[in-house]
Amino acid sequence: MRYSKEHKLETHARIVKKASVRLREKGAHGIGVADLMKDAGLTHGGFYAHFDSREALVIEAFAYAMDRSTDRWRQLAGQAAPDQRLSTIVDAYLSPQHRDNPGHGCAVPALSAEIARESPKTRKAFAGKLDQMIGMMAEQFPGAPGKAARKQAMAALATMMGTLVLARVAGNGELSEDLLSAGRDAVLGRAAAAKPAVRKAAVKKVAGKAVAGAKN
Amino acid sequence: MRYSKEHKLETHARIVKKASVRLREKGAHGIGVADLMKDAGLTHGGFYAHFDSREALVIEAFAYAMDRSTDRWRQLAGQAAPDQRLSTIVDAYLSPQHRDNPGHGCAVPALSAEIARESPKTRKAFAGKLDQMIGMMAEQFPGAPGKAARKQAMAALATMMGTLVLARVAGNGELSEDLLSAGRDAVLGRAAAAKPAVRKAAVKKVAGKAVAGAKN
DNA sequence: TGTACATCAGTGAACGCGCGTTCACTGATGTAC
DNA sequence: TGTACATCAGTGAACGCGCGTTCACTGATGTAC
Repeated sequence: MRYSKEHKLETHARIVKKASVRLREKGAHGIGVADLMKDAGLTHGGFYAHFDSREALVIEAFAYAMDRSTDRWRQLAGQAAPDQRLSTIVDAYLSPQHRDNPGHGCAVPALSAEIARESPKTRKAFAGKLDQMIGMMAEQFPGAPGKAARKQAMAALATMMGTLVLARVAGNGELSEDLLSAGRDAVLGRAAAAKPAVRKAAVKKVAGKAVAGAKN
Repeated sequence: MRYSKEHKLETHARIVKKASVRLREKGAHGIGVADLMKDAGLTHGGFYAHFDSREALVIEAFAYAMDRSTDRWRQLAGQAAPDQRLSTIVDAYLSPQHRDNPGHGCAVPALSAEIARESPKTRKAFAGKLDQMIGMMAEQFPGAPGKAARKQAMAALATMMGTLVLARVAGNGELSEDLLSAGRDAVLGRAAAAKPAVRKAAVKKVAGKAVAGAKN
């Protein structure tokens, strides 16, 4: 079967998209080439017509997931009032929905510890996307963009992704909920026990829209 | 060869100790049974006289690493003046030495993302140790110990481990240093540009003592 | 326009390899007599 | 005390399995004439 010119590009994109979900769910080494191809409705033999190696797909899938996440949060923030932008992102990020859907969530908590052990080539690709995500977060802080805003963004992202990883380890009990809540309070600069009732309502509304419904 | 009663326990402990280093370096799936046994000066055939399965060793090695880390930081804090305890821990944790020595460092940034995908049994073992580490961190915050201190400790730990993971991805360039610095400032509640010269000196002194010289 | 050929995305069997696990065996030393 | 036996931590070959990768092949469709 010979296909139109766009066909191969579409297939390639479909493999990357499906793989980005499964790799976030199972880890960078947690799923094989045959299963990834099956996810895209193909057999494993055709894999090397699209990618030089398994690692090349991991890099593409990771970059795809990072771009989609960065875009999504930038868009989410753009829809909110200026003084609500940061909290909108943080509440969606540190929601039970995001915790329980790693496959459609941020690639940073899912994959960065593994990426840190990969080849320099893979690490550099990741670091570039991470840099972009830091830039997006820096835009959400009030005041002039600059080194100070970038540093605030770095710390916020570290707290958010770290909290999500720990919350995933803890499962879905009280410890996990406390971790999410502590992370939200820390990033948004609130005292630990501030306005608990109001917070919960806001989290539910934003998180459902931002994470559970999204498909990366 | 038949050995004394303590001999098997000593061998078992040696395997766990060596494995805890290698697993933090290479990831929970990054090194095989044969290499782990070789590290302990043995051949792979004897492995199952000590452990029911590879997963059982991973759990033991993880628990060992967590206990050692918690002990070490509690001790490090105990040697500092009360108002310096938190910063002593944070500066050691977010140092280039700790970033560049995952094998002898904290197990949380090295392994928790992978543990989050393991069996409930493994996850619960990890969560229990994480809870202890949170308790240790909570002791370092001024004021009465309680839910508020625990939440502060959770956020601090999330920021610290998240920052370390991102700094490891970034390598050892400017982005990596900025991440570490941003993490320190965030956990210690400093403005982004506070007293840079004094900070750097303090970091070097504490970090060398705390991390580079330690052998877990 | 009709026909023969070329293309190439995708198929599925096969490869070599490393892994976790099993097992028959070894041999130094504790123990029973 | 001396000797024969029992023990069992550790050895190393072997197992089955799944993985990443390769390769000869297929067959629908674009293209040249």
